[in-house]
Amino acid sequence: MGEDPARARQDSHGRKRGPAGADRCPDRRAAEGGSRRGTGRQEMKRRLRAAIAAALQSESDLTEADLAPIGIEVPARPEHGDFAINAAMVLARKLRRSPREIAQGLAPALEELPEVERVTVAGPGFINVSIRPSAWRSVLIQILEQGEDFGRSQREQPREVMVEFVSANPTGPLHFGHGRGAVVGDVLARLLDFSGHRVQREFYVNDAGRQVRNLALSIDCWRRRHAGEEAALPEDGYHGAYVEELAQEMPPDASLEAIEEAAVEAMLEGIRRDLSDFGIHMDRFASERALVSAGRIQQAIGALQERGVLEEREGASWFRSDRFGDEKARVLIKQDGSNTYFATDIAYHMDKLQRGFDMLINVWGADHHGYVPRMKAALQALGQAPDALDVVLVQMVSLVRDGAPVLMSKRAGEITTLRQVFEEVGRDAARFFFLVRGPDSQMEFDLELAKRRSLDNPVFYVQYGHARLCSLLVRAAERGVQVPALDSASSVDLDRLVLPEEMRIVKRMSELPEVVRRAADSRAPHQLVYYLQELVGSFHSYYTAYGKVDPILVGEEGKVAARLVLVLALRQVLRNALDLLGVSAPERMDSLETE
RNA sequence: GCGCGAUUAGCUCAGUUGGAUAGAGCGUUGGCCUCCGGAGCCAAAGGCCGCAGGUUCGAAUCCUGCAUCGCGCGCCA
Repeated sequence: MGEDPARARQDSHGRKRGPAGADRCPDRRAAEGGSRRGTGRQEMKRRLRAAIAAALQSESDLTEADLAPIGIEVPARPEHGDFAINAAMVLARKLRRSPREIAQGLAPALEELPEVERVTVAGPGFINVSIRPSAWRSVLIQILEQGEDFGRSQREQPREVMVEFVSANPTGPLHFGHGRGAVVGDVLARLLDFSGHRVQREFYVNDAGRQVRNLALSIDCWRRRHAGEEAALPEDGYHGAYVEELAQEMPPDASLEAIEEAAVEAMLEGIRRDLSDFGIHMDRFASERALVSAGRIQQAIGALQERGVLEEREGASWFRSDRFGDEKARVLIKQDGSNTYFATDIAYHMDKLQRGFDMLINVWGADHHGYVPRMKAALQALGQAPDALDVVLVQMVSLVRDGAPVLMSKRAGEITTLRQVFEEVGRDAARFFFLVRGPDSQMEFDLELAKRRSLDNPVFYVQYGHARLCSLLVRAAERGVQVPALDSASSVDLDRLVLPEEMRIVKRMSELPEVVRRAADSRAPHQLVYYLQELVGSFHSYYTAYGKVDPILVGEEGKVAARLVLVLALRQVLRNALDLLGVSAPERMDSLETE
């Protein structure tokens, strides 16, 4: 505890962040001057916004705040161009002029930009801007140059983010239901990192409470039975076969405390292995017991005491969380002098703050949503802004096989483990499945569906797209077609890419940085999944449409070279996006043929 | 009873933070293999965005009420 989160930083992929990544500053790139090279979508938007701002401010005294609500978006319809700007509508009231009039006035300023091809005013006052194809094509070079860093962005104000997730009781293996929170937390962490924050992932281990004591008692019970004694399992004891197995490993003279410790250690080891095999790496396992023995609970209670938000009543100590938006006050110290769970939770969150994190994200099961207000209240009482803590609630997942519910009885120890699920359907499919819905929508996980090779299970569709691209490159090599290398790609004449389908793919690819950012900011990993499906779809469509008439690898040399640059760039984008999801990007799909 | 979440095509769900004529997959119907992998593609049909008000240039999106479903409301962990 107490280490500086800024130290020993690694990105989500376990790579040390090298100077190459740090060097990539979009602003500096832009500052290099009028070069078309490296103008990505974000840079285009920045320039459009700047042009609008300059034009407006030259003729009226508008403030930054007036300009803030101006949005630059992708129009729903392609005939509306590449960007739609709502500035005229937003400012109509303020300027006391009609939107269309304002829009007409702004158009010339935008037309002056070299990358702008056409500006039209349409509808209620939208300014529609089309960008020259050559500017779009240069995105391809940018993608190849940035490689695995394409899509990464910098933040003006990066934050020290702690993503706490899974945090399952160390009293048994991970249940399949933990899988959703695990993957959502993991991908969220990757997205936050990739979009410019500094991120640590943590698993909070409840190793001090009654649950682990119960586990120890259950083990003790089995130990006695093995020794021939009559012994009854505790009321709410643990039933799984692993309990009996653990009992056999315990030395006969082990104390209850020793059993507890050994059991927790064994359980955690299993959990670590499950997570690791599911592609999830934690930076730290935070022990509740360590917090307790370090006196952190008292410290937290003391801190609240100092702030005057505690109250003694009925022999207990209450935190007046109701003063900070919670429904009612909550007990921290019970009549019998012991702490409630809430007290240790406060201590843990305070510890996170003390370690320098300024953005706390917790991924919780939706059944814990009732705890959100009190936890936020505690942080506010400690002087934090209300949004210092963000709880992402993941809804329940029900396990289904061919549409029929898979029955489980926790009592009888019949739980389906996370491991069973990902071993049956595969890690890629399991992860993708958990990610394909928004966290707050309930979902069914159909085991048969997840294994099926159909579009119900879009991971295959996406991976196939990647494999297809790889296959194209292999085919090109076989035919002796020159595949452009990184340094020669910039000398390829990209103006040979003229098909609308090609431009569509290029524009989609350019969106990755924004998609990543938005998915991170709105805590919605599924947005990246949808993006991927659309991007891959646009490629499959292109591939099929021209496969007969004008195949990618066939034809005049310059055209083929330009298309291969497109192929290389798309492969890179797919890889980066899949990597963010923790899903593999296979070069061939032959595993399916062996089934 | 109170709180949180949900309600969008037959089904499962998106909807770029308030934008233009509402989107995808599955399913249904009808097409496309002389082709770099058809594990693919194209097209059609399918909508009172739960209901009723309100806010404004503009609402599936924001506010209020109602309905239905799910989940929470212990000095449990």
